[in-house]
Amino acid sequence: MPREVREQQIIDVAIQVFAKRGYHAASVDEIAELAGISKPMVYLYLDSKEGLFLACLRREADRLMAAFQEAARDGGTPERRLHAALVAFFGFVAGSRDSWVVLHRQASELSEAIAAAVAEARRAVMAQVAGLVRHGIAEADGKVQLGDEDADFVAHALVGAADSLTDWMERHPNQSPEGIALRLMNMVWVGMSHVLEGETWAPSPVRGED
Amino acid sequence: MPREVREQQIIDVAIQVFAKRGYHAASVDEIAELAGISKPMVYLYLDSKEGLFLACLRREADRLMAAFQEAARDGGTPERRLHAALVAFFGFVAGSRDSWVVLHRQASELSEAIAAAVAEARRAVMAQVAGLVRHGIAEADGKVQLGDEDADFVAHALVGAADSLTDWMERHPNQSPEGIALRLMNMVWVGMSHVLEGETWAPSPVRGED
DNA sequence: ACCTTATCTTACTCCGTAGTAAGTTTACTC
DNA sequence: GAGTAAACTTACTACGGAGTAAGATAAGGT
Repeated sequence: MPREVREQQIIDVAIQVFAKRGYHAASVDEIAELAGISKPMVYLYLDSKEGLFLACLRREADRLMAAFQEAARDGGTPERRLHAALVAFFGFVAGSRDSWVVLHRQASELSEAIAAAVAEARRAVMAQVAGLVRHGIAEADGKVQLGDEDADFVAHALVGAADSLTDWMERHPNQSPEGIALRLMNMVWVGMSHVLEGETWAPSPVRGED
Repeated sequence: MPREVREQQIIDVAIQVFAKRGYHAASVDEIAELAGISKPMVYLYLDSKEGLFLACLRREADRLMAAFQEAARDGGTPERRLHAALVAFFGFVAGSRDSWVVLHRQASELSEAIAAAVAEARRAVMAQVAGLVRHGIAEADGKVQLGDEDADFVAHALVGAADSLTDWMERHPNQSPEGIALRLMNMVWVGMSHVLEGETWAPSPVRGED
């Protein structure tokens, strides 16, 4: 069995085990056994438990980012591309649940290097989304220019919402990624255009309009 | 030193250490030492490492929920109460960063009981928010009734957005909780009222596709 | 046939740390 | 001032699991 193939097999199994147990509770012994292999092979190919986890992380983060960026690159307005990117994201989560769990929120538990890798991946997504938001706004409303801070705020809110909606998705398996992305766009995008036109909400009781 | 006081001291220290290192990497030895006490005391009062963590979790989850619910209980329209609840939430995170880290991203790593406690707390918040959303919509627009599924969707998006915005907050320490809550309300609420009036967003067709 | 390199295994070592046994001091009661 | 209960300590044990040493097998290459 050639090394390349074995490595991918090991990573496949490791993703399942890490997703099921979490990084610390997962044991290399179990991963090796499920991969039909002995432990020293894992160490020969992936160096250490941390190296193994990083390999999982990198492979799946690349896959997600590739799907995301390919969707965002496809033609149309920035908002259309943002929508396509959301569809790609929800599609990825629906199709690779274990990968998403691994990528999801393990940063605080892990070593410096791993936490840095996770944070970097999230930062990249954030920048991508912030860019789409800024350009989308600029195109939709030529006059208003969104500051970097505002675009970043919106990006954080959007990414966080998408993230949390993966839970909702789990309880509504019949909902398509497209439908979820569409709902989210409706929640956010329609409002933003109106806010940019000056229609703001304030806690002081403003009644009678709407 | 009476037991009640010691317990709270231990929990205080434990929150810091759990926040800094994560559940597994945190050692009871370190917590005991920082609390100026020996390890068996921790076991005498809190039973086990898991018991210690659960005590931290419960104390801080109660504090957060209390602040949240008190804000949401105060008078005004549902949307006003939702806004107040968001302010309370961001205020809590700003004021008790370590507590938030502990409550925040540790669910996947932990034992059954702990994961269940975290999930339950999140579920409670979600239900609370979903209720506010549903009633807020009903009040703002008497005709449209939001289904439970939709209210839940919005609640997930809102809670996830708020969650993620705590990161943004960390990089913008001069921003007040009130300001952040206001921005988020503007992002979501204004749009929702328009969407309910039928102004939906849809991906504009691109020729040759779809 | 012999050497080398890649794949793979059994059978360990070693360490961190959760959890405990047994004992000590302080303080309060009767 | 003996009895006792709470607050507290030192000094262990136990064990899971990361990582490794040493060697087996198989497949070319010369």
